[in-house]
Amino acid sequence: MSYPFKEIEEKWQKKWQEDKLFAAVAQKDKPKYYLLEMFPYPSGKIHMGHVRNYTIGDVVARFKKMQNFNVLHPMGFDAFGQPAENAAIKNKTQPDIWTHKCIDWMRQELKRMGFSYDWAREVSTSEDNYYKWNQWIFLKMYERGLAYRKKSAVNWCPSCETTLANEEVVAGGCWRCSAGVEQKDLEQWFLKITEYKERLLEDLAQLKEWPERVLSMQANWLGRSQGVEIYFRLKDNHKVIPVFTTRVDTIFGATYIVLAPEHPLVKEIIQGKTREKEVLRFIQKVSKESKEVRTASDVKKEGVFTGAWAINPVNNEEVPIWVADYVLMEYGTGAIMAVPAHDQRDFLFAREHGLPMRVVIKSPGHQVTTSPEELTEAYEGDGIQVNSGQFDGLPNQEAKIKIAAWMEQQGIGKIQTHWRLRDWLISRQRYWGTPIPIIYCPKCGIVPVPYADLPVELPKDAPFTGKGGSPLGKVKEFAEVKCPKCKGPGRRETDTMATFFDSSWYFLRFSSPQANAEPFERKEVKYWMPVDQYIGGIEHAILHLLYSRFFTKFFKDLTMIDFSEPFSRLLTQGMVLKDGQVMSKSRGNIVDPDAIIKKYGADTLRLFILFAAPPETELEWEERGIAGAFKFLNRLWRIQKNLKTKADPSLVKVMHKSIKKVTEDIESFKFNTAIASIMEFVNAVYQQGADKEVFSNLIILLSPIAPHISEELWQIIGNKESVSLAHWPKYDPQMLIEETVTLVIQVNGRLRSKIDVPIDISEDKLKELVLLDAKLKPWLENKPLKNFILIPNKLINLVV
RNA sequence: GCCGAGGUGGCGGAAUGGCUUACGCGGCGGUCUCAAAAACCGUUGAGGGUAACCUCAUGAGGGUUCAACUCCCUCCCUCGGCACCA
Repeated sequence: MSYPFKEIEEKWQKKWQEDKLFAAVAQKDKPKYYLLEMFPYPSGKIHMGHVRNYTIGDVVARFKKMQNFNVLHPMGFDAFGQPAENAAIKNKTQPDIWTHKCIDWMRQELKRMGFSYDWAREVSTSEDNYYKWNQWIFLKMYERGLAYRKKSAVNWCPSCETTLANEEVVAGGCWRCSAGVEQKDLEQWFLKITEYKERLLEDLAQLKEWPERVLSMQANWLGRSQGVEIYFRLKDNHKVIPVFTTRVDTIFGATYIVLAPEHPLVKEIIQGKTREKEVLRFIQKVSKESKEVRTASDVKKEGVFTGAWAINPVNNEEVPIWVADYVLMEYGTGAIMAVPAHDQRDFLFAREHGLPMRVVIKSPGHQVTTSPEELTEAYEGDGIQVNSGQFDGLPNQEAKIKIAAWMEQQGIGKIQTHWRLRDWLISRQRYWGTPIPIIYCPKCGIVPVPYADLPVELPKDAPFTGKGGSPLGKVKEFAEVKCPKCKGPGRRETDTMATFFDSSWYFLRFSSPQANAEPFERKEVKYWMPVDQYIGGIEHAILHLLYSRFFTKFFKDLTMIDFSEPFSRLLTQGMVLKDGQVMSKSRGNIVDPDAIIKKYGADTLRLFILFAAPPETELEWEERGIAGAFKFLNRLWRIQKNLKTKADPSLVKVMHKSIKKVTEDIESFKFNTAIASIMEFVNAVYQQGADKEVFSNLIILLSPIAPHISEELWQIIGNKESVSLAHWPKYDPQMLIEETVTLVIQVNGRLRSKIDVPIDISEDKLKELVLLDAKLKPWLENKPLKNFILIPNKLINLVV
């Protein structure tokens, strides 16, 4: 007979809700703790990833509450987005209706897990009282020149029929559907996230409690590289070709320069020259190649000589100008100086086309030759400058700084920083998103919708065909509007915002979900923010987390908030795998949390998912493991019958040890070992029988992890209030002190014997005892004792 | 190539200078039962030995130390991010 989990769980979920046990109210007399998990997209069903994410969060929220923190633990739904639109097309319904249905269903499922959310603060981004503020924020950005419209080549997903941000392109494919991303020339709205690039990079240093890999991924994405822009003059006229390099120390070895085929100067320098046709043909050929083909690293570098020459400004040497496919217009200046002796790509290209090389850095240790003929590959390491004029003999790292300074002084170069980050494209040619609050007027141009007219409501009756442009364009009443300025006929922007816009500030909204003068109440935000602990998947390491950091800095610039980072501490939980693979519909290896709850209950599911692996690593789903967790809870259920009036002192000791371990482990997110310690505690209780005090503490320790069974047992032993209102126990350090201790005895570092002695026994006494130890005799015989090492209360090592 | 994380029993994982393998899963043996399940008890790194016990083992190799999974050096492998990035 297993314990009646179904009855227990339903009963307490209902009771917690009735009592509004987890409602958050600002309270001055308590320290606040804002715990947030990344809110879900309401796809209709929670999956194991959600269960893991939210269980981790719930343990911490409940734990902090019992430690007398004033806890904010909200939940909401990232409700705009393509799946709703696709489902609506498929089922011939409205995305609005479909989304609401999904939200209702998911809310039910989350409640069945027993999570301690303050449901009164629930937020849904597709409600007009939420997306109104997206529009408000957009207008604020527009006013400050941070939202702007521009025509450029943008990422296009042919399957989703919409544009994508750079951050949404993963390995050349759409982040959502993996279809190959194409380039399209379109006029679109961008957010100037690049204006914040320095701060986004610098402030990473503040994020001491973020995982190293997220910090490194963000830094990679921002992609700062420091170098020098060098000005090469053309030989024939005074025009200048700027090139960017991070290796200015190799400038004396630059023996040719290469322009990207798209470089605007190419056509000019070949005009009327003998090579014009050949170069044009080459450019034509490259333009037909896709970016993927062009950037594949194993493809041979191709290029042609333009017939033109430039002057290397450091030594006035004439160098030929080439055009090659391995130089990209979108990075740096679209032109490079080639140093074949010290850059492998340049080396291969130079060998292929018979271009000259010059060694300018010599590695003293490695005997690198200074004669280019003997080179078999480029030397890219550090060394001493040679063939570098007045810089000869300097270590190259030092020369780098000196040459850069000297070039600036001479006016032939400029120290510069290049970034990989590009502005954020937010226009989407889709229906189910926030309308961009802009009107185009033939007379006045781009006119922002006045604040008073917000929200620009999403019409409910847009036609869904699933193809051919944004559905909003087909809704006359929506698209055709008067210009707010001149009252003449105008046309509304019919694109919607990327949904990452919505999630870039929702954490602020939770502080005051009903705010109606601004996106959030400043007073509430001041109390609750920043988020003390944020928990979510690693897949958002760049996307959502970068955007949220950007928005936070923007609000700070608006003086609406006084902090610049939204999330003090971040935990990225690992994925849940089945048979070593991510659970997915297409693989058919999904384990439905609902089925597990039915079979074993929410407490068992919570317990297993925390116990099976540390939160940051991947978790392999094990049906047998979950049965083990269930077994444990049943065991716990049974020991309530074994209570006695006075617990054995040795058990009280176990209790204090457990309190210490569980407290420390939850604080450092080691839930698996916290549970292991509780299991040991339960095993001890099982054997010895607990009294009420010991049992009470055991229940409290388990309650954040398995709240329902804990609540039930808590009431059974005679408590009236919820266990979540109990105080987290403190351990007594006195109780951890043992009277005797088992010392390990080593001879030459190898375990040979053990000895039980009183704690803090004197060294002399110990020595005496040890030398009497019969087990040690064979190891010590006829060998003089060289050293006697005593680590108090731990170990003795005899060196002979 | 650069950056980051990691490599420990049959499996998930403990241990951050001091008894390697906590806790759990699985396996094996037993108790209860007509039987099974559940529950309970015992056992379980490898090799050797009747046994006491010995030897070996934390990706590989070296080093520091009385003592190394842990610190240092070299290398290998796995996973993730960035990348013809100048």
